[in-house]
Amino acid sequence: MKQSHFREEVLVIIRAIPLGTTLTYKQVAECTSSPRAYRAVGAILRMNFDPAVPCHRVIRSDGTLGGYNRGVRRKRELLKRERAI
DNA sequence: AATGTGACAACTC
DNA sequence: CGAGTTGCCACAT
Repeated sequence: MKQSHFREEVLVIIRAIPLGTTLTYKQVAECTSSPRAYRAVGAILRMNFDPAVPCHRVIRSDGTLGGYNRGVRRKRELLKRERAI
């Protein structure tokens, strides 16, 4: 199904994030056509439950994890493992 | 069309 | 370090 253009961009970008790499919401938005839509990125990820999209690799600019639709617990574990590699 | 919302970011105090 | 305010964008209703 064809989602909004922005949503598609975000999903594709996040799907392209290499393992062990963490991007910030702003960085992801910068990769899209709307460099200032970092808030929309979070809003989209919140509704997106696609396991093919490693949204756990997207964190805040502060370096904090931010949030995760499956529970911050899970996100922390995943990052702790991937980043350590 | 309009309003409310938020997994954000940067600034101020 | 923390709490409060403003700006910003897309999405849901």
